[in-house]
Amino acid sequence: MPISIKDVAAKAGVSPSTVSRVLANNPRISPETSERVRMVLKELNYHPNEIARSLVRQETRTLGLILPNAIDQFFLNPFFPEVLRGISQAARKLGYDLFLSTASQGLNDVERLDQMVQSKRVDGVILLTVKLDDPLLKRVQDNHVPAVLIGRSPDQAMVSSINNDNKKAGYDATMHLLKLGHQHIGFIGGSPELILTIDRLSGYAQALNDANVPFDPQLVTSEEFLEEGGYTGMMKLLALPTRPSAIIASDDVLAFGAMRAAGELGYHIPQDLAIVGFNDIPLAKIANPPLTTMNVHIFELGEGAATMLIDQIANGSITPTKTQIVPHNLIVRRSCGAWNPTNNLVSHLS
Amino acid sequence: MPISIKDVAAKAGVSPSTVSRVLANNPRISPETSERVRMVLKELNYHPNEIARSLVRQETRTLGLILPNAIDQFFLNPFFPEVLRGISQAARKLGYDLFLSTASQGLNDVERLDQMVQSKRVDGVILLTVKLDDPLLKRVQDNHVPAVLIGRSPDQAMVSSINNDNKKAGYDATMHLLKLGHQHIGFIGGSPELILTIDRLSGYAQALNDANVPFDPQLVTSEEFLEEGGYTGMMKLLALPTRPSAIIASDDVLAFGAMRAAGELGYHIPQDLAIVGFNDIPLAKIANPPLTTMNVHIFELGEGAATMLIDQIANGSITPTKTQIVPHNLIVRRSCGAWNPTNNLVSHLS
DNA sequence: TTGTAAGCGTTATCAC
DNA sequence: GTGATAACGCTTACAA
Repeated sequence: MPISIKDVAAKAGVSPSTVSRVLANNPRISPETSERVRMVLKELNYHPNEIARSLVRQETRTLGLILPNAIDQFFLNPFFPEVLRGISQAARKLGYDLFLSTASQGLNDVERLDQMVQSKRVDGVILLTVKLDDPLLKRVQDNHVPAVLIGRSPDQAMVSSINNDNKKAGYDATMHLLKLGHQHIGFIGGSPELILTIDRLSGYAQALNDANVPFDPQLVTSEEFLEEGGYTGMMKLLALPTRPSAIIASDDVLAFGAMRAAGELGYHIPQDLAIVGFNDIPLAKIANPPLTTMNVHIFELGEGAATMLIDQIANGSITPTKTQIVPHNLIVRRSCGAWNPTNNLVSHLS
Repeated sequence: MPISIKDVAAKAGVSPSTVSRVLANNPRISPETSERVRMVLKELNYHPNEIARSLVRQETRTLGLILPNAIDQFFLNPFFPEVLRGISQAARKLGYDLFLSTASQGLNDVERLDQMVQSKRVDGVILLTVKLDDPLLKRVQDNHVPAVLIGRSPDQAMVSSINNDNKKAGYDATMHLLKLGHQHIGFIGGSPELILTIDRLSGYAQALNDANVPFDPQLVTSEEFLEEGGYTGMMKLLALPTRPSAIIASDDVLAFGAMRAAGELGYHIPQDLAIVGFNDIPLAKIANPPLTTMNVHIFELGEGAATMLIDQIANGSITPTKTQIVPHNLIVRRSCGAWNPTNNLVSHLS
């Protein structure tokens, strides 16, 4: 049986409340008692029961992560550890722990949110994906749950969010290929329900439009958010009567699947086919050829999300929703055919 | 203010205890009341306060992860998401959630353990690394904390653990290179304090011994557990008067750093230098050349750890400590020079 | 400056 | 079958 505050109190010859006050650094406590209590604290190696503390304080100093229900897919994408690294760094700095709800996977998103929040095990939640018209957002708004979305909310007033300007990012990536002279550019995206996909695709379409290149729906494919999805998408695109000469993959993992498909069919990258991905995962740099990709600063997304959330928790959710945009920048490597040796970007293994 | 069990009770015209019993599917409750209460439960969208529940039940149905204090390094290694995927799958199946303590990073390992356990926020912990003579293990034993170590405990009686036979794995990897005719085999390891490093290195030494190849301390280097560490280690080894013709890297990430170093200096793999890694991270398959590596089944390590831990929690920690070994197997790809096309292992991008 | 007591939302032990 | 009541370990008015 672990030692409680009463044990400490007894041993120090004071009341539990006094111990509690010492723990809280309450100023109106005599230096002597404080000292004496602290001795006992150390001696007994006392650590407060945070559960009891949470119950009375009505706060847990814990952030909940609402992972997509395709949790396995999510873990497999290098996006995950990187965003978690950002979240955890900010959480650590601000004195918060992290809670991952895995138990309630049978439930739908809204039920999982309700459970996590009403079970009072977390003070707020970070949402990691949204679909179009996601009921999650409305629920968050209705229940005044402190929450930050990593991604874009269709209605910004509903929930605070941190995101890239994905439309612009899609635009920039596409424009890069257009400027290299490509006229047939394929787009391999994740689920068409994901706002991420929608935004990047719309940037792609906008760029084509601005360059007076016709938008061809056949050149757009939506696949599972896995390496295998990229592979399948690429196979479809290469089977078209008029093959694309360049590909935008809305995620590096998709890009690698696409590269694998191209490689198997004997295409050379970038000579036969230019490829641009998104995320700048570690693999992008050391792949062969190194992948040109849009760096979306995943770490900062996580860090910012946690910071915003904790801020929201501290200030009560009365504060208006905020929207923060993390900048993106294209990392030009070899896969798009525009690589310039003076960049001194990784050149080994080639 | 969220609805409590009292609100439900009031609305259903029963006492809180009755509601509690309905929630617990207590048999001695009349079908009518049960039905009526359930209606209200749905209507009010009630979810029990798990904090209050935990306080009285003295259990949280949550597993704690004790991450290495080099938390950033750990997140950056693909080992992490994979082991977490395994842990989370088992946890989900058995109805447990996950808790990551990030807040207490200022503390040392033992203090972090004490805090996590005594704060009662978790029912048990998964330990993710151990050093030689790690005080963590003794603490776990002394305090009878339900715990499972992913790795090897110097004293198996101290704590349950799940691990690979890393000595054998090191032996097998080295023997593979010896059989290919290599006589100068370098070893790039992580911290020499880590039991993981020690075991794999000892297998390496044993294999050399069995093959009557002298052990040369100069061929062994210990580096930071990062890509950069592999790079540095390789640079050191290649600078030796008698260069190794083959390298064992005790982690794929180190192997990739090593490959980068070799590439920058103009060495070709596997012609000039054979390389074998450990872990079979996703990158290993699609790197150029694809990396020969020891698959240690990380997912199973995580899954097994969570399963063992939950079992231990359920049966009280009176049960004797258990040791489980997850098998390993060498995945032969191109980087070691023994690749055989009939393996039909990934051949693209090459 | 310190102690007493109420209460956080549940579950569990009694009665009835 | 169901309802009071007492914990669980802590914090925090309110007293003293």
